[in-house]
Amino acid sequence: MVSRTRFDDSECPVARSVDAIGDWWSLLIVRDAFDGSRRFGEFQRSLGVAKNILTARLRALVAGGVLASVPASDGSAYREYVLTPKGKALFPVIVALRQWGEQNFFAPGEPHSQLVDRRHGQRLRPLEVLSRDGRRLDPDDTTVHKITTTR
Amino acid sequence: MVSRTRFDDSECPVARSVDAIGDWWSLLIVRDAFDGSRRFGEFQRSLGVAKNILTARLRALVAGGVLASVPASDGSAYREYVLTPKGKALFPVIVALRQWGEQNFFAPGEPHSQLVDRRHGQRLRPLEVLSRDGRRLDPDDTTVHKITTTR
DNA sequence: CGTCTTGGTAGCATGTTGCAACCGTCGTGA
DNA sequence: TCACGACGGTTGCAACATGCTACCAAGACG
Repeated sequence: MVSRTRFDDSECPVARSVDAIGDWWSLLIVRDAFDGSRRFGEFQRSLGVAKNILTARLRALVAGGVLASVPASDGSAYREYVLTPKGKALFPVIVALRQWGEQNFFAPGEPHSQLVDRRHGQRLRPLEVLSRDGRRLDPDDTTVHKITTTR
Repeated sequence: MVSRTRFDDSECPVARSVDAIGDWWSLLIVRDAFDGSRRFGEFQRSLGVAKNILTARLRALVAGGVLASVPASDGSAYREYVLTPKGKALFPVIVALRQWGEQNFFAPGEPHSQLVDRRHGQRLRPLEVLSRDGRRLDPDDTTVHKITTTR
């Protein structure tokens, strides 16, 4: 079950995101979904996670609106788990984590899976945090306004 | 302790990142560090986390090279936890999670903390995943090459 | 039908988290 | 210099989550 009040500073969007995803397994499930996995068995084989845990995570992700459970596309009576628009919106999160991992946890030349542009087979640009007027921002260039009512 | 082999598909950078951060508390610690928190007590008050958990997480983050434990800047004998370059490189991850949370978990007009450009006080641009030649990419525009040795 | 695959559930051992109490050191004012 | 509170933890324990294994029902498939 997703504990909806695990973090009480929930006016922070980061905390809500974190709470919504639930745990790290869930994020890897989402990664596999971006990768094309749809069936229970695919996720299970890919992740090596226990089936009861996978059941719980999939259910939580569906309940949270990240995945949807739909009839299988191959005509069988089984179900498939596909990303909702909300789930697809996690794409930058996954890409950011992937790029951070590539830069920090692999020796030069060490093999690793790679996310590429389908059209040209080239790697992606590193994500950039930009200001409204297009300047590249470092962490020090930003600050947090604690509460606001304007969107 | 950080279990270095929690996910066995560790040729995937996402899995390594996830494993390195350890758990969600750690990510919120990093968020607070970006926000200016440095001292044990600051993190503890901000997060409301139990002190033994915070101790373990801080230690893991230091061991993982995300934070560094340095002498306090105010001249006291206490220590402070500051982001290393590797930790600062998590900035896009935090920003991505923040933007996802803002878009999906707040009603229009509902107050929430906001990350702004320090220079003009304006909100940031949404992160964009770009191809090498600058096209905006959706998840469907990308694919994963399972293994590669070229960097 | 008979058998294999799929997608689970149930029970139990173990690991992790959270809470509360305790403790040594540091800082500070009198 | 000494008392007292704040800081930064550690320890023990109860509760909960995780992971493993066994089991199982329905669907696919010959």
